[in-house]
Amino acid sequence: MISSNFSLFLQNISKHITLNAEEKNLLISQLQVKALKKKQFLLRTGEVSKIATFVVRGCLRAYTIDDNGFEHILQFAPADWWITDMYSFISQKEGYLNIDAVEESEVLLLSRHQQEELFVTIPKLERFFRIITEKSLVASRQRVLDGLTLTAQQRYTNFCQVYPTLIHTLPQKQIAAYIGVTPEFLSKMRATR
Amino acid sequence: MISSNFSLFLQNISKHITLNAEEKNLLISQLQVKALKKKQFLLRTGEVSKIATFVVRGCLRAYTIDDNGFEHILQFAPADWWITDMYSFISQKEGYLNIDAVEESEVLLLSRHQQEELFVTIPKLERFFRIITEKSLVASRQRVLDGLTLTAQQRYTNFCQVYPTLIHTLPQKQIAAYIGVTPEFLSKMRATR
DNA sequence: CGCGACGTTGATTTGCCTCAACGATTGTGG
DNA sequence: CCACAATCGTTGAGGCAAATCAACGTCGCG
Repeated sequence: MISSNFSLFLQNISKHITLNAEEKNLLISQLQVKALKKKQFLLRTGEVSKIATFVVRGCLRAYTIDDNGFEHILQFAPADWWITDMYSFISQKEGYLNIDAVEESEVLLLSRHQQEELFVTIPKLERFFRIITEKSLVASRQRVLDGLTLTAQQRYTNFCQVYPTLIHTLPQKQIAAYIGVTPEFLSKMRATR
Repeated sequence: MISSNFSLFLQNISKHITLNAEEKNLLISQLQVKALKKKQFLLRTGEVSKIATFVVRGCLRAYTIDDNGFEHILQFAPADWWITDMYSFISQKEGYLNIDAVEESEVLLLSRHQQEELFVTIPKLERFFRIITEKSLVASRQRVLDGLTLTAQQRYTNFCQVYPTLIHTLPQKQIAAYIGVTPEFLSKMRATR
């Protein structure tokens, strides 16, 4: 049930750079298409992340599990988003994150090795990844500030605005693990309007 | 009292790319040298950040002030670090951060406009900034996870390990504003062992 | 159909904040 | 260089937001 449709991917790229037909074909030839069932893993704690992932359909998540067995979610990646364990991806060392599918999904995989080769053959791609990394950094830093300045209630409201589509798809437990509260407390916040 | 010494800067660049003499000269010619007194601002909330900053000597910080007048510190930048309001820098819109000098400092400034021109004339520089942005992203995401998983005590211990030099320089108040506790509570944590 | 994961609710606890008071340190203007 | 103010760090009493623990109904899935 793979769409083998790269249009969303090429659209994503074209937000920041322009490729000709030849470059598009070369780029796509380097990608691996993969279907993921719900809860299927792309990466586990302790493994080396050899790939960056673009989500075509469905939704993935990156998270850790603490000493008490609780999950803490670093990122959700719905369709049209990129996701990776950046630490492991750039260092090619063992990472700390788990990445799995929140629901049945379809993804495109690009290995670090292929990415670096593409930076040489199509330098514009290095620009593309520079730009989306800058944007990810802005988002991540905003989340640090949100953690310092906002109450749990405000972080929840914020989440609903940033991910309006995910609210109905995700189990509440996972929203709690993202905004940094217990599932019980999130339930109580929602109850009091 | 400006050293006009670019060696630390060139050393910083050479960690990730190699430039020839001509390229080094071109790059340096685009920089502006600036001395900052303690508490002197480089950027204030509501301004557009036209520049990225490399710290040659001293230490800078990026922070916001919340509705109750409390500071929340997003980043410290001692010598050999880069600092900027990335949101404002890449969008050229009004930013939310303040950036000022924690102590008397010397910095090098690179404007977004000049940076983008350099990406064309010296493509290797785009690689350099891609790489340091990737590393900043890793650090920022780790801090998000620390906020989700660690107690205040653990975040303080962590801070002492990551910034051993800063502990003795910074007022405790600012360490508190970075790790996300009140100054009073940090004082109490330190008292109990 | 039955089991396990999920969401809810309540009682209790706790980590951290708020407010206030006080010495110590720093900085500053005369 | 001193006097004074301002800021900083400390300590204590009390309060609150959020966690913990436990019990229970519901639902989706095998």
